[in-house]
Amino acid sequence: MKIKYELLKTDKNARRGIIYTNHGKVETPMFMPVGTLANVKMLTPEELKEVGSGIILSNTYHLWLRPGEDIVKKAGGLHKFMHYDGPILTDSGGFQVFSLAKNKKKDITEEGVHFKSHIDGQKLFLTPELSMEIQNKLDSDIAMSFDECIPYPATYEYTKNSTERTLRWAKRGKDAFKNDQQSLFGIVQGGAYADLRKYSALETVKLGFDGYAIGGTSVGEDKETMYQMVDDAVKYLPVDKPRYLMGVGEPEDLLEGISRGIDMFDCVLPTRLARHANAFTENGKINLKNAKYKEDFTPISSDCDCYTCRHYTKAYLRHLFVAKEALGGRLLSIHNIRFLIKMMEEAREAITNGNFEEYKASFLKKYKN
RNA sequence: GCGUCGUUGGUGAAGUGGUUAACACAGUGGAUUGUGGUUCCACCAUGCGUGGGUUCGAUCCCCACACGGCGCC
Repeated sequence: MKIKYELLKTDKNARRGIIYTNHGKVETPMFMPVGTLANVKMLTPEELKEVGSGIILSNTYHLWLRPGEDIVKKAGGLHKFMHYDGPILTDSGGFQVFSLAKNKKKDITEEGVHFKSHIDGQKLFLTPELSMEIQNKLDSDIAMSFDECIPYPATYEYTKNSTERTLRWAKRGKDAFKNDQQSLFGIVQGGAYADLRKYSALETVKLGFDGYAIGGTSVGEDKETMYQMVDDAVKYLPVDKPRYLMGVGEPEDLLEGISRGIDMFDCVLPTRLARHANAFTENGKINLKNAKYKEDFTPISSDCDCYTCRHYTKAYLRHLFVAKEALGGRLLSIHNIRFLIKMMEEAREAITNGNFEEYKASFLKKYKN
């Protein structure tokens, strides 16, 4: 079946809802950990479950290159292959064209994108139709339209042309998409131009998708610009479909997104920061490698209920990072993901109680002190 | 005792008669937003064994001493 979105409660623009999928229901607003290569780096599905994770994100481009979508299909689909029975969303590969080929040759044509494999340099050609076919074989719950993530800054003309092409790609992808067990989201582009964001949102909605994402943010612009991009797009999205802000973000960005009516987020930050010893805490980010934690035998956060905070001290984690032991990254990934997911739980609660803005203000006051 | 070579930061070490003494590791901070998994950036010797001398100027040249390696008695 296709996913279904049920709106439970609104508090100003903030929304609380439920998404029903073939692999269980998840509550929104929600945060999706990123598991690019059919794994959330360093964590097992059991650990993800314990941390309260709902949907996880995986990646078309990376799985296309290895192990190849046919192998995943033979394994019985992504869920079986990676032993994860919760919902999975696959990104289309559009972002990788932007991020992997940033300083390299890439050729974006009407038909699709020519670029080179980051693994062996072989020539690749990705089209909206191919992205749909791959995602189909991966058998994720939610597939994403193939889009171009526009760099920042970009000229009006470039942004307009790219945004229009992404719309044509969205139409082609949708036409090629013939799987009633999988849902498909459209992606709003439009760069930092309000009229193009509006245009992209309205036209994408006209095509008709199971959900709508806002893309092309957190690509180097400042935060105010990013929040403005969201404002310029989200008001044109239908209330009865989930809204997904792609690639975001930091705790404050998630709260700002929820304020503006976003339901779903994904970001590599909790796991990437964890691998570099950075921990989220209610008082801001800390770097566990700092010498001041050498003899700090308290947990990262006494308020945190995660496995790591229940059993380990900052001094021990610091030791693991200084000694370059992988367990440090694992334990901190658990904490960082839990931190964001717990924040989402609190946000949902606050929306239900009608005091989300107060929750956000008090969170930010502590976090950014 | 004599001869000889050497003595540069926490470590391994480059180097030059003249403004800030390479580089690497370690250390200390910072970065990281639809993940090219151990990355990137910054800081880190007021001093080149000690004491004299030559010189406008010495870590670099000269002398003595100390310490260490090697060789000889």
